[in-house]
Amino acid sequence: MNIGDVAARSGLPAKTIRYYEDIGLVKPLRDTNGYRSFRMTELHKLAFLGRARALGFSIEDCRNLLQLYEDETRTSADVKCIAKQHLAQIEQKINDLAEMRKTLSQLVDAC
Amino acid sequence: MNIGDVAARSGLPAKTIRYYEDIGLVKPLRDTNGYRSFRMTELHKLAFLGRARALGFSIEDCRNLLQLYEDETRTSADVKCIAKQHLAQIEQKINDLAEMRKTLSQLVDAC
DNA sequence: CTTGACCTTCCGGTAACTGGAATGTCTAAG
DNA sequence: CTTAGACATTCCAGTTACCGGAAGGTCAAG
Repeated sequence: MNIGDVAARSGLPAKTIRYYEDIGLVKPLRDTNGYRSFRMTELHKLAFLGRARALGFSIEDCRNLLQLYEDETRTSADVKCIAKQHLAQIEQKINDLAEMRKTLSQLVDAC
Repeated sequence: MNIGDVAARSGLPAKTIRYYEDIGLVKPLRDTNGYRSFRMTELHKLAFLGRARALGFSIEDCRNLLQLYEDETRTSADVKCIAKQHLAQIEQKINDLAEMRKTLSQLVDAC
């Protein structure tokens, strides 16, 4: 897959994808012509990045989350611990969003 | 309330609060000594900004949301329409987060 | 074999902060 | 009264996470 395809499929601009390669979040192969060649795993990562960033996760959060999945030398306990922290963070965000939804619903009803 | 107090209470760094004043998101009064003087409404706005930004809402989203509340010359129908759009956006974020939670839970269980 | 839609790198700019210097103010202790 | 510290101010420079555009190479179709 070329960059245009992954851009269309992941929803991220090509510019952003190149930037994510620069900072080491994805490592696409290269064709003989120098074009980036993406596999499905990179597409998935990029789609994840797009969603996570839109939900306010920092680049470093994303890097950690991605590593949780790809790290083969993982100590199960470590992964579990880190994942749990992220889960708590996610719960917090969901609660905050539910709160915002409530407030906004009230505003809509008041109209 | 001085900037240090609102910083502590809202969770935002003083630097960020000054920046938000620069771009017109809050308009604190000034004491005779030149110090910013914040009222409760500004504290609420700032706390909201902190949460909304952490949830991935853009500055412009935030500006719109804040205006929904303070705009006295609002046409009820307009407010309702804009609020509904934001509600949809919130629902989407909640769904994405629920999806992430599910995936992460599975990872935790697999450990 | 050219045209148009891809791709590449590089360079400069922007948004949203962040850090630090230089300076002023307030409060409490000596 | 003054002095130490913990505040506050502005201003300027730097960082992160991109975005836009130029200059040029690649490829598939006509």
